[in-house]
Amino acid sequence: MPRGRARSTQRSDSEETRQAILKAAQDLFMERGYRAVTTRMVADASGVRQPLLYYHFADKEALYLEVQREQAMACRVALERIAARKHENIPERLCHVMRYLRRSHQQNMGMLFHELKHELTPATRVAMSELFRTCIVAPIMSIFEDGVRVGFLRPSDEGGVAPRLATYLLLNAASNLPDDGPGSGAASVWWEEGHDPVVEVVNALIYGMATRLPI
Amino acid sequence: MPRGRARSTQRSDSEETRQAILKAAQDLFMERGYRAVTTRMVADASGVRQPLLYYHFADKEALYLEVQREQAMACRVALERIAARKHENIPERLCHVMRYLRRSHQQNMGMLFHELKHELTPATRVAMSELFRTCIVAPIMSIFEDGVRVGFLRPSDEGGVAPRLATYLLLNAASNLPDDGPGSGAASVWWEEGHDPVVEVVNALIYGMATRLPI
DNA sequence: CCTACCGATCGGTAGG
DNA sequence: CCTACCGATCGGTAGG
Repeated sequence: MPRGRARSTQRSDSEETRQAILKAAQDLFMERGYRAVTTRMVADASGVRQPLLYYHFADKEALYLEVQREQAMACRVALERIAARKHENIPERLCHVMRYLRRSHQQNMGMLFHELKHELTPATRVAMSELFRTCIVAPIMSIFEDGVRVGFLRPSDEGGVAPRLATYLLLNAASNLPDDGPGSGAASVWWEEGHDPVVEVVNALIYGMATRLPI
Repeated sequence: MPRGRARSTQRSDSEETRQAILKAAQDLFMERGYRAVTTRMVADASGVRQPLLYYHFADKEALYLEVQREQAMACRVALERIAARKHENIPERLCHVMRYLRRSHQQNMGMLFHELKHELTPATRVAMSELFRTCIVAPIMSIFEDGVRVGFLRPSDEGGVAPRLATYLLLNAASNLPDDGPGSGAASVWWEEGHDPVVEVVNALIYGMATRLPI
């Protein structure tokens, strides 16, 4: 067998294993958080022995950062696509954003900020902050900026809400939504059966609660 | 020395130690989360040896629950007092709530929900959910209900926001506010120097972002 | 309220 | 990509 072919096959197997590890790590880290996930849990979930993780990644934190990076890149594509759908109005686009975040980026904002502050080294912190800004914050913020531009949202210097603050509110509100899917009519502390939390949250953020506008 | 006096002194010392442990545990658990705090960290911070924790509390989780219970009780007193200040309007009362939460209950909602879901046994989960509902959610919700009653907020059956959802949004928005106090002009991803995040968040939630009200 | 210590598990490495 | 294993640290206990 020619050397090139053997190498190629080997590289492909190795790459598949790497992807399996990343996929398992993503599910676990997003669901349980950095600290609660052990390297052995990742190994078991991806069908390899634990020391093999250290062949593909320098350490646990490097694996975590790579998971965040892959997820952020996918997030950026999806959110920028939603933001560009100018034929849909602002509430519709925001509902799409929230539904996407609920489906895929099931990470809790509070957990994310906590890990940035306490669990990660400065280098990882910087890298993740940058990913977060460009892949998640920026696309969502552009929707709010667009809303101001078309006159649907009040400008921040006329009693409106700064797009950055609006993004903060939306991301926090999206963080603890009940799980999606049929049969998950989880009537919890917050949510009534039969209501769509996504629509309710978006309407609340856009139209507020007061009977009249300020001034 | 009479037996009663000796006993009393001993009980007092023991009670002081117990309180010192609780105080240290509260600071640590609120700042770092249940999992990231070790029993040795609590012991060091309260000036006792680690095994002594197990004389005053059954285990780490019992200590955590007691911290939550004490904090929730104080929270209930403070929030009910704020809710009862009918001479102040709704936005003023909500600002007081957020400032109180930022000062004392510096716990992140996302972290709290995560711990309820993943780190605690069912019994502790039930107890904490009950505390959370009665001591934090209920008082805040009553302010929103009051706002509807006096005609300042739209009723939920007339395009308004249900008080429960409003409470959810406020608590999530309050969770990741920058630290308080002078000199902490932390210009972060979200907050500009010189702006008061509390006032901005409350105004955003009450008046929304749109140029006109729905329908 | 202490010293001494337990078994379990962690992230990571040696050596092949 | 594996087996074997390391030092550190965890929550908790024994025994006084």
